[in-house]
Amino acid sequence: MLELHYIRANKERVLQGLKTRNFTEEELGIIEQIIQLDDTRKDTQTELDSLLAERNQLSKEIGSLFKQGKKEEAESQRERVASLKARASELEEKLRSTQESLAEQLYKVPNIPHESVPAGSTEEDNEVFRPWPGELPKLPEGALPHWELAQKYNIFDLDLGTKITGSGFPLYRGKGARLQRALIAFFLDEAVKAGYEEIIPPLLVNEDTARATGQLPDKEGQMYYVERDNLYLIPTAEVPLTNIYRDVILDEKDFPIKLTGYTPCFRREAGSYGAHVRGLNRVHQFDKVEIVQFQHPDKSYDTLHEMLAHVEGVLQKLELPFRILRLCGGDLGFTSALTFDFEVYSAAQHRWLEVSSVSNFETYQSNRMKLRFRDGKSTRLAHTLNGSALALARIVAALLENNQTPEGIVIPKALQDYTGFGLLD
RNA sequence: GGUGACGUGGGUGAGUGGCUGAAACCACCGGUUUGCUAAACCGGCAUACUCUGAAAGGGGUAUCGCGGGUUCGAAUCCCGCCGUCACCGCCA
Repeated sequence: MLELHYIRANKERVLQGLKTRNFTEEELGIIEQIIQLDDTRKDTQTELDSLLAERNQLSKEIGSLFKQGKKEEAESQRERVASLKARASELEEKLRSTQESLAEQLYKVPNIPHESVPAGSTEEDNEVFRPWPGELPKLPEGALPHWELAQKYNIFDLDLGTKITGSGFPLYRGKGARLQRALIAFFLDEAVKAGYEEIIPPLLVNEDTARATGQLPDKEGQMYYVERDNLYLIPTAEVPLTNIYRDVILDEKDFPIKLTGYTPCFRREAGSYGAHVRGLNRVHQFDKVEIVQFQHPDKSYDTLHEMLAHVEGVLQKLELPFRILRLCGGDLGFTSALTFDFEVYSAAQHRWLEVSSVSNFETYQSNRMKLRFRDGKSTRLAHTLNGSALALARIVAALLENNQTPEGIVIPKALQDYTGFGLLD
């Protein structure tokens, strides 16, 4: 969430940012509300603190009066304390409820978009930050979409997944399974080569963790939830990886911290059905290698571009046509300040498929997480960033479609060491 | 799942009702000394909120796993929860 002192000191900038996110005049009122609640909070706290200070002082006096045997004086002081206490508990209650509504309001305010974020309301308005420089691949007549290639080569099976679990849970088999494993290993190796530490995190997380990265309270419906144990299945490795540093105070010299992790990702995707979600285009479970960085605020945008370059490099090695979008205010994630999406071209579907999303959250997550670093005598919030490098299911879809030949599916050179075969047939 | 013990600052660990935001030691930082390193000595060393101040700083409140209770006063007593460890049971 946004820092209160930031909102107070940069009200105009905050309002401007929310406008980029298409907040209406009425919705913008939340900022004034928050400031007023914070005023109340401060006043209440100040009053309560001085009351408690008085009580502590009296208590000390009572102690020494008892020691001196001045019982009567002590008794009268005790009565004074009793009246203080009544007022104090009123104030405590007021403070508690004020803080509660303050937090509730703050949770409703998304991150302030970076100044480069274009205006716009839908994905149509996203800016093509880097178009694909070459020609888009053209497949001969009769080229198959990936779900038909899957049947032809028996590499994954959605019906079996449906039988075992439900729709949207693909089952990979044979060379298809091997291709998954190859891609995961390839992506992890690339990240490790780029200096990221490999992590295997838990796949279920608790409430505190889900709240810290911003999945709760607003994206509750996106996650699978294990009620009995009050745990959530992760929608992305970002959640456990980022939370490693929850409630941590770093040294400036610790930056940058670079983590990578492969995990399956679970998403309910409630309400999205139709032609565009066929095959592997949108599934409830998919594999992904994530990269995460923690960085000094002054350097986080350099880091964002470094991460972009990493993802670019990986896609180039896979020899897939891709473009980079800068998300507009309306499409930008709730917690992000700036996001670039990578899309690969799926030649049989004639569509761009999103395969990576690289974002700078600035202090939005770290404020929820209390992730700080020492800056001289005081502490400051660190910046958090993450990106997919990469999400498997759609990469597989594009790979299958774009590389189909009459003989089989050609595996890009960079992957062949991992698959152990050059042609999937 | 059962039973028992325990949960104090970066670490070890003292502290069973007021003088304890918390001894001591280690680590760390600054300084003195030093041919270099080491040692020795001196000093510093939690976080959040808040008031005050131009600032440096100063004052206050809260925090000894978390939440509640008793009390004029709680790290210390009571209750609940969570976690750790040990043993038993079960088990990849």
